[in-house]
Amino acid sequence: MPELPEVETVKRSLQKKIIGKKIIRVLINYGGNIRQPGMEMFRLSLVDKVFEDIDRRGKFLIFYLSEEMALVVHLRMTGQLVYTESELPLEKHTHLIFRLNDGMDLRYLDIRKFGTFDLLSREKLSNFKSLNQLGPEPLSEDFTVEKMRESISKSERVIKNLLMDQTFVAGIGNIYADEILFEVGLHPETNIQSLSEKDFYSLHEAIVAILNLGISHRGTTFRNYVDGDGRQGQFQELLKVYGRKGNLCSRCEAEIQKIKVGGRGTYYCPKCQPKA
DNA sequence: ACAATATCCTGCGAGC
DNA sequence: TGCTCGCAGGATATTG
Repeated sequence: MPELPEVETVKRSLQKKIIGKKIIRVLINYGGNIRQPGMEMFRLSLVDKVFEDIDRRGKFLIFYLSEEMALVVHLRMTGQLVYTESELPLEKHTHLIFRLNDGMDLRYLDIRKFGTFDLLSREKLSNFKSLNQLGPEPLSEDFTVEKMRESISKSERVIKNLLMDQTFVAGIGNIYADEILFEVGLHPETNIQSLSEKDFYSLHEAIVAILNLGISHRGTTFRNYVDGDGRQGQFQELLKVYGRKGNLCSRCEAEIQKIKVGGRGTYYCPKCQPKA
């Protein structure tokens, strides 16, 4: 489940491979992931376009193409974008193939078909809703403690739901939310209004630190995630709570618990993250 | 206006 | 052994 560190890793791995490469053909095995334009227009519009740059906003990838086009991709749960030799046989769940002019493909695989592709002109990016409604980039200077505190000053929600809310801050998903809360020592159901000034600072610090740590380990491969080279991440080896129900906490040796928060499986240490 | 819930999808593991 | 069932969770539409 690609979150900010995984999407950033995909971006970096693909940047080294596809910048300057031209799409010579687009093959569509399954078009359900294409949101706009229509399938045929999508295919025709992409032929002969050159990848000029790749950007990331939250969990979205933005491919800047020649002729002022932009391709916005979200991998959702199980999406993969992999740079592969054109000769190699297609793996199961390969839905889209962007054949490049260097004998390679950029292939899109997605077991659960939740991923999305939006092809639009660059000028329309600024009022593209999916990107527009995103909160600040957590690793940019826009994301300050003061702004963070201001944006949630009136919130009645619990902290985990807020961390996962992309309009609060962009890029945190279920795995990193749990890891951030363990780092801060806050119970996932802590009410925002009960946070102290110190809590706000340590929360802000943990968001930045954990996401950076995830990137430096090239993301978390819990199930399906791989980067643009098909490589798995390493951060799963450093997970302190996520997916560790029944294991002993590395900090205090209490047993990691699993509950549901906002409909999502949520892991925490009852001793390090006591309920207020 | 805001917040919680249902929805899409396939693979996998638990339980019988 | 082979079946059913529940769960996994991104964003978004719908409901409360």
